[in-house]
Amino acid sequence: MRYRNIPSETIRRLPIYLRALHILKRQNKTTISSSGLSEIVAVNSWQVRKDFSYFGAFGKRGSGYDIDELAKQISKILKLHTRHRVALVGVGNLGSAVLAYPGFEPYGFDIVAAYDSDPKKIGKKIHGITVENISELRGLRKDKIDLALIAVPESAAQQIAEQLVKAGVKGILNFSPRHIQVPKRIKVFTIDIAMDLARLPFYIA
Amino acid sequence: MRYRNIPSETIRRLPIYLRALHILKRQNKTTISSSGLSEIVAVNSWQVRKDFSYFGAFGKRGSGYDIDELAKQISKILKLHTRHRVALVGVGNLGSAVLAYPGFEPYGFDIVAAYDSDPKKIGKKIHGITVENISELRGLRKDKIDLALIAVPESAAQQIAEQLVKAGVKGILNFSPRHIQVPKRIKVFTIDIAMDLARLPFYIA
DNA sequence: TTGTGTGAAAGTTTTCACAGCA
DNA sequence: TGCTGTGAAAACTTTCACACAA
Repeated sequence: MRYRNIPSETIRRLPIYLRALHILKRQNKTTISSSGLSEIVAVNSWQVRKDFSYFGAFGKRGSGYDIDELAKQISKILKLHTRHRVALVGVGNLGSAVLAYPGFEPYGFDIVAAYDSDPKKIGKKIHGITVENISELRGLRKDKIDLALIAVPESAAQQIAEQLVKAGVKGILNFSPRHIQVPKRIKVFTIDIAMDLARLPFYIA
Repeated sequence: MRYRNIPSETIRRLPIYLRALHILKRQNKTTISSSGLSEIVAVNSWQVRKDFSYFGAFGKRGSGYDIDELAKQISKILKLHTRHRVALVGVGNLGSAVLAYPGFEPYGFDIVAAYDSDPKKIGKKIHGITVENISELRGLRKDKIDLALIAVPESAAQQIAEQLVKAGVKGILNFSPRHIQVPKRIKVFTIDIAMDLARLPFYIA
């Protein structure tokens, strides 16, 4: 198949495989089979193999996948083989938690700038980052930051997104509970934790 | 069609429609067409209509949907018409932010208990909730709590999940970066914010 | 008119089954 | 013998086009 018409669901699963590979590496394992991997991530083994097959043949018949090699390949596909500089906008409860979150590091993300509009926060150092005035957002461009996290109140999210686009940001992870509109070339994922909680009751007896 | 073979994607979208209806209500609107709704949520108008049609005919031809009525219907489908009592396990950076998050309220969720293992936190009041010792988890059953949020470190998540299941919890929203295994009757959604950030670079030029 | 509700077609994703390499 | 890689079938989801009700 090799690199055409890749299901978006496959792309969604790739980071999950990568996360599992990190865990296996920490356990000093060196190889893993598709069925071994399938147990960790709760995806069928044929689905695992199919997902990888869209990009090439990474495994060895009879023994499985080399963990380091597979992790390298997935990182490359996801463009995580180079580190990414990320900005955070909104240093409230959620924003601060995101700043402190250690889970971004293994994927090569560095939060290098944080912005807020609250004068009490501007200039303060939070989890190692000095909070800047939100009016300085345009400075992102010269800092070569192309990803941003939005953790501002719902009412400000759309406006902030537009400023981020103007400042050259190409991808946005939006934590505010609202769909934000941006030009098609910009990619946005929205995480609304209430949305996920809201569909739990449907599934419970 | 009426209530059989409902796409899980439809269920995923229902809370998004509900969120949009809340916004419209705050704007004092009383009716909305499928195309009006489609603009807010970024879903095609025929998809909106199709999604509702799985459950019945809620609209009026010529004028659209009554906002209050539609919100009531969706709430009922999602079983959000009664309020839900929710427990939080893990009151670290992320857990505290979740406790402070105002976005659960409109969907009828009340976080009524919080647990941690850190003796420095136990007994303290955080965002209005007194943190209890994690060894008291079994008390959930008599408190009629059937939903839980897990915001503990990765290494503790599986064990906490098992304790929650023993305590009678039926649905779990897991913020730890690991797939957790539970009996099939229990529903788990995992939100790993690093996973979503990790697929952004793939999509940007 | 305007905008819903819905079968049928098109498109996408998962599952299967097995050939074939180490 | 064990496990990968992959066409083809099955299942699922979206899109279309239009009948029909207010």
